[in-house]
Amino acid sequence: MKVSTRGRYALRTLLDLAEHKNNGFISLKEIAHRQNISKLYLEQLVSLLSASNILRANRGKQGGYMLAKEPSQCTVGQILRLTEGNLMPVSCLDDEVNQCERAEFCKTLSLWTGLGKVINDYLDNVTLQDILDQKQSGDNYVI
Amino acid sequence: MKVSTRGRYALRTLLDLAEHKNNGFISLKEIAHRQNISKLYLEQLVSLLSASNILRANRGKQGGYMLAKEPSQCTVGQILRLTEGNLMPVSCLDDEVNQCERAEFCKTLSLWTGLGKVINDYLDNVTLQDILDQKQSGDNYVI
DNA sequence: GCAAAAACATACTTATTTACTAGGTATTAA
DNA sequence: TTAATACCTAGTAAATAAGTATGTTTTTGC
Repeated sequence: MKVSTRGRYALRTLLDLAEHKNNGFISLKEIAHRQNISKLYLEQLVSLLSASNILRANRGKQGGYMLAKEPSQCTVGQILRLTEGNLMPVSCLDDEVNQCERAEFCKTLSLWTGLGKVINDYLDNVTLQDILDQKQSGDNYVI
Repeated sequence: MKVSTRGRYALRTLLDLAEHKNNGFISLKEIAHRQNISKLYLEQLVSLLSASNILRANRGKQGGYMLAKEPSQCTVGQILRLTEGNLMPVSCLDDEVNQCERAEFCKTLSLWTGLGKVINDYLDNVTLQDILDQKQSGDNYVI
């Protein structure tokens, strides 16, 4: 039940971009240095994020990345689902492929469904801006 | 962010004991057969649970296990913490040993703290009895 | 008292995942 | 045209997950 470095580093990377959103394109080299993360590893994580429209990239010299949306429009839930995959606590709830044959009579399934809901609800209600501000946000809270 | 078989199997085992709590000591052989789980593997999981006072064991012929408390007094949070370890989503929050040097200025730490609280709160408010009944329980719910 | 059945214990194993590293190609600005 | 960047694919070492294997100890029924 741990978030891997994929999710944690991706979040810190996007948070870094949010903090420097007025500085144009930011290179991974700069982020890697600032966040003390391997640049080569970061490249892979960023490619997971590029699947969605959360990032804008510019190749070539002076290139880099910037957020494609306002930090207040980027939720942690969205970021973690891209890097960690489905945030459901058991794979039975990921998709139909992973459904086990016990599903129809499994007494624990509703527990896991409820836990997944609680996790997704919390993470979908925290944005990058909330984290930068460390302020309240709807029903949920940071700090 | 998945619960491993340790936590899932342990929960199903204790649920099985709760369902048969009037049948005296239940052997792992019986549970393993009913739940379709390796008995040898179950033995290891049960030894994790025996650390706490959630189980009563009897060795020897006709031996087995029974719950040491009422199903309504066994929370899923307690069970999962014994088998999955700390339910905090990042190891920085497990204990002092795992604190990283970024802790004092890390902007994401409060997010993870909040997520950990939401997870623990949910799981500490569902008991084995709730799952057997598939009913509401305080603020949280099953189904 | 002895055999069977159970818990309890320790070591081993196999597959998967994690967290990278290595080495390259394509693109763009100065 | 060169340097700096994004982008791509494959490899790798360590850790973890999910079990097996092989015992020892304890208890009950005959």
